[in-house]
Amino acid sequence: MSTPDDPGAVYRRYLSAVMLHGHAGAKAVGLGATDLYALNILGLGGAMTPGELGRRTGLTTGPTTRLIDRLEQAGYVRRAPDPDDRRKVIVELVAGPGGLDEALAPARRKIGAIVQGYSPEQQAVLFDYFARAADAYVEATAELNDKRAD
Amino acid sequence: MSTPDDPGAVYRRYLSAVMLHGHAGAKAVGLGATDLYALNILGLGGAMTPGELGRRTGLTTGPTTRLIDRLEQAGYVRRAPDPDDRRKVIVELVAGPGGLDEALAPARRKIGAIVQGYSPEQQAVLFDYFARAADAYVEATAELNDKRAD
DNA sequence: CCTAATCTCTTCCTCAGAGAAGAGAAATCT
DNA sequence: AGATTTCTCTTCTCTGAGGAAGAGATTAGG
Repeated sequence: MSTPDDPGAVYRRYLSAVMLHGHAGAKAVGLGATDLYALNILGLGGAMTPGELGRRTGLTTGPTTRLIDRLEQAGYVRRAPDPDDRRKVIVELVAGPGGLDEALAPARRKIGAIVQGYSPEQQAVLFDYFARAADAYVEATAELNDKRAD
Repeated sequence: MSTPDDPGAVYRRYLSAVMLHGHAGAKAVGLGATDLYALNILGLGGAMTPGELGRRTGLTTGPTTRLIDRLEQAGYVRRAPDPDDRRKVIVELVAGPGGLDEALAPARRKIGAIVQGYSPEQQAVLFDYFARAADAYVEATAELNDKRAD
């Protein structure tokens, strides 16, 4: 096992495959791109108000309401009242048997099997990388959004 | 360094961050979801005819033509004649200074720095994983599309 | 208190993107 | 050579997502 001649190409291929799979999964269960985007935001940022979700998706309030309507009707999300401020609503992911999770399950199994093929030390490296890389992407995404906000 | 208590959570967070970043990058340069989808297909599958691209994106011929028009006008792609069959056109990625690559560059730099922080042996593990995982995702995506084709 | 600010949701309008059907060009088959 | 098939592209239509503006409800401030 050695580092490849063109590490960038390997990584780009990997990234394309990840995104392609996500899109294909969303498409397979009839989820739009923005819907998937919002689900990722909620998965990463936790429950939040529609206003916050709208800000992060870059949508105005009207489309945000309908986005939440769609997700709620499809069973991915639910609206809970904010106990402190009765104007507000809290949108939270619902764990249920969402179609998307099911669609992505085969890939998760494959990835799990690949990871299991490594030694414990090697697995530790992978998970360390996952954690660090996630932070880096979150940061880079925030910078992209900041630039857009100007 | 050790494997985390909930590896699945770490990995899900990582996946969400990756997809979120891709979406945000596309949005930042005014690229639609299908356009990004198509670029990933082309990046992964290499140059192909409009018909093949349409099949893989799940679009009919009309929208496919206009999809290619958009990508071509934006400078991500170009149409080349097929030397063997003059009815056909070959759509290929264009390396140029596309806006998307530029938008995603900061993240690539961050990831590069993270990878550089590992020992050569550890880096080899990571790239081995990237290569295997990419194959797994490609396979899983193909299965998703097959299921849709029924 | 009463006004102003905040938050969500509704309504109307616009437009990008997808489907359907068919035209035109070129290859393949008999 | 003529007919059929295979491609791509064009046109028309329509669904669906997003923006703008405002209503209704609730909280915060003078």
